[in-house]
Amino acid sequence: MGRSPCCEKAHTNKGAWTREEDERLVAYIQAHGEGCWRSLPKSAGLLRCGKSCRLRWINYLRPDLKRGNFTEKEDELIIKLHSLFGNKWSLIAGRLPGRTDNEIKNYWNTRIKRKLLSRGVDPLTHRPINESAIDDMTTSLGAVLEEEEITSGIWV
DNA sequence: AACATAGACAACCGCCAGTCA
DNA sequence: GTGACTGGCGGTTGTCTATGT
Repeated sequence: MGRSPCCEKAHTNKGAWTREEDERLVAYIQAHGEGCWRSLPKSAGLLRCGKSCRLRWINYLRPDLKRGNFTEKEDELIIKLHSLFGNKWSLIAGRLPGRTDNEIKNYWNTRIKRKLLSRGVDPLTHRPINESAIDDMTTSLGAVLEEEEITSGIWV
């Protein structure tokens, strides 16, 4: 027998949250605090699964969230922390007050990755692209060329 | 004006670790 | 010691908006 699902999917809403749902969730947490997420939806009168409520609260409704654009300073900090921790978004978020792991993850994937690439830096390894790329390319190209030479017998 | 494409971000899914009976 | 349950995390997807053609 497998694990029971975290909620009754048939009786829960999915997709974007409505203003009314937000208000209910905020009101409930303000009155009772962050308690048991599993029972929260029922107690708060929400047709959502506990996980969904937790995510909505943490990523969007928490009063201490900063929201808005990341500053240049935050950018650099994220890059530095990523080079130390890798994709440990919660660790990185812990060092950026008012920012959530989800927000940082999205920001990384949509903007910082591109920013680093345009600087010629590999966002995974934080090494200059040429260095790591050339290593990879020479190995794979070598293999391809070798094979081509063997199969065609011609090298221009 | 209409459509296509890219970018941004909210939300979901599945897995894992910790806790407790 | 073991299995069920829960919270938390990272990866991925879906949807909305902006921009280009």
